[in-house]
Amino acid sequence: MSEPTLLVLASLAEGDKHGYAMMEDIEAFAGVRLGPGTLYGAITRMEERGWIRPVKTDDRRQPYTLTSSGRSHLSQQLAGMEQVVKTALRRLKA
Amino acid sequence: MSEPTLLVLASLAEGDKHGYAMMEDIEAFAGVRLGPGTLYGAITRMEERGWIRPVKTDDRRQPYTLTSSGRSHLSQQLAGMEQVVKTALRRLKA
DNA sequence: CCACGTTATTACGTTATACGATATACTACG
DNA sequence: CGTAGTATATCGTATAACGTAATAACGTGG
Repeated sequence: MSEPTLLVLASLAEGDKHGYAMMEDIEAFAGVRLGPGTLYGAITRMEERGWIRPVKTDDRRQPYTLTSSGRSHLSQQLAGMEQVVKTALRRLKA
Repeated sequence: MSEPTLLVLASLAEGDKHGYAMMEDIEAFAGVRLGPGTLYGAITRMEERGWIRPVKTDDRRQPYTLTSSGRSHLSQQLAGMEQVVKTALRRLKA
């Protein structure tokens, strides 16, 4: 998985959001502003993979929701990352 | 930054290593086996960016060492990732 | 009604990544 | 010795992800 993907999953873990709202949320919690191409490209791919799903709406804004597959994928990725981060931090300090 | 890059930096944080040794170390601590193309490609790019530097040797194996720039880059990346991981875990549990 | 922020789409160029094929030296073991 | 297997690295290429930017429509506050 890549960074934009992870960030989108993490954003949706808080609740359903449309693209633009993700952009802002991600900027707030990760300090990274994804460009539209990066963001919507990631959204499309993630939808194809079944990690997120569009929510029906009348609005022109299209919110997305995490699927259970997306949720479990996220938690797996996080576990791996945590492992790597911990190892690396330990090594850096030593 | 991307995953292979991060993994290589983390591996070298433990001490100088040549490519093949990184492969094994990374597999051990991260559970990921990088193919040779992926690994040596990443090494080349990181060298160009000044994050790692080849160490002189007579051996046919070429060890690399972290530069101070690579070290600080790694620690920055880790800080960011830790932040994201924490946020995401909190959100997943909620 | 104008300007600006919101929201989304699309296209395109660049680069990383993954994967595989290949090459060469070394080691161990018969 | 010879050969099989492991260690070590290089190269080539296809795919896909990423970043940037152009465009457009809508809503709202001034």
